[in-house]
Amino acid sequence: MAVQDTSPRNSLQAKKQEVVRGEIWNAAIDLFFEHGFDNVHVDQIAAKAGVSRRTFFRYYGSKEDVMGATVKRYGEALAQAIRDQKAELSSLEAAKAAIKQVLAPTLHQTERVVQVAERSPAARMAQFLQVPLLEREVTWAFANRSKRATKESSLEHRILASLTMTATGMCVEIWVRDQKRPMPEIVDEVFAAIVHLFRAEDEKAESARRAKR
Amino acid sequence: MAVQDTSPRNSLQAKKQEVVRGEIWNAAIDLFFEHGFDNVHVDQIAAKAGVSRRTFFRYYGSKEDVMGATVKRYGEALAQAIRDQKAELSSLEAAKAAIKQVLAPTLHQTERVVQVAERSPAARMAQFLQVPLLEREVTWAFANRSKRATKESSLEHRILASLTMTATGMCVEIWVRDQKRPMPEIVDEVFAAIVHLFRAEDEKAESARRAKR
DNA sequence: GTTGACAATGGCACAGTGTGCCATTACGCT
DNA sequence: AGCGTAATGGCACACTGTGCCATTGTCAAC
Repeated sequence: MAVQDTSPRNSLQAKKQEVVRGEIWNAAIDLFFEHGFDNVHVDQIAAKAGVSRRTFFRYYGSKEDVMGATVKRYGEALAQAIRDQKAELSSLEAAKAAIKQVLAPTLHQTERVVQVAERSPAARMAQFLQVPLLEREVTWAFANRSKRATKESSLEHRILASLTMTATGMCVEIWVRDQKRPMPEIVDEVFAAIVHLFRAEDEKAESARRAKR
Repeated sequence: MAVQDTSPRNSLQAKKQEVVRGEIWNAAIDLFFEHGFDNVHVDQIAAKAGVSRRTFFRYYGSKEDVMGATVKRYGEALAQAIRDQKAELSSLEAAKAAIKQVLAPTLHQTERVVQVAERSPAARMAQFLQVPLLEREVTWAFANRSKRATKESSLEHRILASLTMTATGMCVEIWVRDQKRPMPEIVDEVFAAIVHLFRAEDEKAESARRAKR
């Protein structure tokens, strides 16, 4: 008979684990959304998810971790999207395109999470805590792309990753502020600001170089 | 008689508070340095500082806060330094100059703190937690400068602030990695990468514009 | 110098967190 | 059916962060 799974005995159990993880996540977000992030305790989440307090801690290190999970997933999707962009695009253009592809669906699927973060500084911090991890992944994605295109230094990949994360944050913020606007428009606005900044600084450097000559 | 202080009765008490705050800070950093951030408990810090546990929490919200205080001070100094740069400099040049002025002294004065952060992820996170606050201050500093010079959007100020923070982080990292190199050299290298990235992206955008025409 | 506010401190007490440990259960496999 | 491993639940415990109140210290006016 054909053995279709990756690991012989683990895949089933792994799937079940993911189910439990999802169950806990749903319970947590529901409670956060209803009572506010700060007013929810781990015990309540565990109870709602139908597991013991102890088991909760086997899946998430804390309720902060549950918030972070969303950001983590976004980061992974974003890194993949960056890798998938056409090689002709510059790194920044790739970042812009990737954000356009990934951010809107993510925000739509996790609208409750966004609202939770909006209302609680602690929740925002929990999300923010994921950024360094996420930045590493994105840095790596840029490095992969760059292997087969323009040659950029490792420093530049990190700067690009940081810019990408900042841009994401700004897009989310604008999206939350004026709800109606379509995401692609917001992304364009943010990246227009980046490019404008680039141009201005570059011209300044150019004229300085001319003056020195 | 001349009254030299700001507030009539508060200034003395305020100074005493700062003394206690400093005492606690020193005790904490000493312990972190000796036993590692993760192995130090609030009780030990309080004992070493000669105050009660309860009083510790009146000055710092947690031991993480103690780590964050260093970053907070750096951020304030940096924001001020940015404001103080000559108006002729572009925002990015101002950032570069400000980092050159502020970072080296700060790192030198807080070398033990840097080593603590180096050895403990939790300690690094505690520092990282301050970044959003700090970024706001730097954003504001750029906005102040820009009032009397080039006109940049609020979005651009935030991007600049983010770049400045990232640059700082990268400089510290490089400084820790190869100890010998002088800080100005490191700063130059990091900002060279930024400018190089700007040029590359700008040229790309330029050629795209030409192609469309 | 005494007294009277008022801020700072210390010492509980308590709810909540995160983890090690072990008994129990559930499940996959032969 | 039965064996073995992994997941779970239920303590127990050390630590955190905060409200509360009694005590101490400090400054100012009398």
